[in-house]
Amino acid sequence: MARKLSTLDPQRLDNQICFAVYSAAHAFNRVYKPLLDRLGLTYPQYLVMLVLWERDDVPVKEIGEKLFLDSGTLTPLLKRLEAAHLVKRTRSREDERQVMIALTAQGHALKEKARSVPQSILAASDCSVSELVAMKDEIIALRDRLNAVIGE
Amino acid sequence: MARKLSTLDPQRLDNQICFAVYSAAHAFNRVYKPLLDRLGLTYPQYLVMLVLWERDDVPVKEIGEKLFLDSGTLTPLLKRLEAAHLVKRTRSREDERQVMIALTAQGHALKEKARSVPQSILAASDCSVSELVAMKDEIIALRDRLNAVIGE
DNA sequence: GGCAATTAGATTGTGTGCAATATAAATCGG
DNA sequence: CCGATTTATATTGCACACAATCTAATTGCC
Repeated sequence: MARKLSTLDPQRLDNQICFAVYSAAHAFNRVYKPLLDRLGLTYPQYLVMLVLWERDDVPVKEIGEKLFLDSGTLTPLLKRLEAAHLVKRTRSREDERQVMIALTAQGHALKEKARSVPQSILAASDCSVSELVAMKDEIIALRDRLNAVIGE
Repeated sequence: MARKLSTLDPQRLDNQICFAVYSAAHAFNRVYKPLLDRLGLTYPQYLVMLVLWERDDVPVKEIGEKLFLDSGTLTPLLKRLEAAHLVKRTRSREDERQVMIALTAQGHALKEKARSVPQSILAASDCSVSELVAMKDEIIALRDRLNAVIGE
């Protein structure tokens, strides 16, 4: 009876999906860390590289839209990637407000070294691909509903 | 056909469950922010308060275990909660290594003001409670499998 | 009992995230 | 075509996260 009450209490930590998501994100980060250390990347830097490996030479804005990050986060991060010789930042000629981000040869080459990362994560997840895909789609749908609320 | 290939490419951003979780965590944070601003709390501080509202007067270690956070994160956070007069930090008499965290009267009182937060989040999720509970359980199971790998 | 190993927190340094603000370039309305 | 607004990025300040290191207290082992 006491147990039944507590499993329904919305103010209990264990009943909050947000904490589940929050703590899962940190768990992923900890699994990624040793893999990304070998590449010399942090996880957010890895995300930026994923964007660029899909489509090179994009404005900061586009990276921000794909990753849901703003310039306050991206500007210093991109400067660090530039200092690591993985990307080049250039003011766009057509629109001087934009800064275009392009991979260097090293940045391109890193894609190969990163190829094994996803399967290591899959192994750590200890879960079938189809289950993961289903979860991913649910989580993305939830995220998009949340983001819709933020825009009012 | 090209579409089929890209939906299978494990190096694509959209195919990564980790990014789904990462971006959902940020989306949650943005929904929580205005609600928690009224309480004068950040989201991690709110998590600590949730722990204390369940069980008061616990060592830092126990908070860390429940939230998967270490002293490097908790020490300054708890000092800020103390500065806000929500908790009191006291060295344990029995074990001088431990610092016990106890709610102040203000800290206790805040629980009432926070009562409406979970339902606001539920509304923003735009999703049935049973669906959310199912997702939460799946995500927690995944998190626990990931954390198991980290311990080797 | 005494010394090594362990444990709990604190500290330092680096890298996000994000709000708020600043700046410069582009666009829009009259 | 000119001033007002909008847009893209940069900057500043604050609060996490976490690795690495440090200190002090406790436990284990002989």
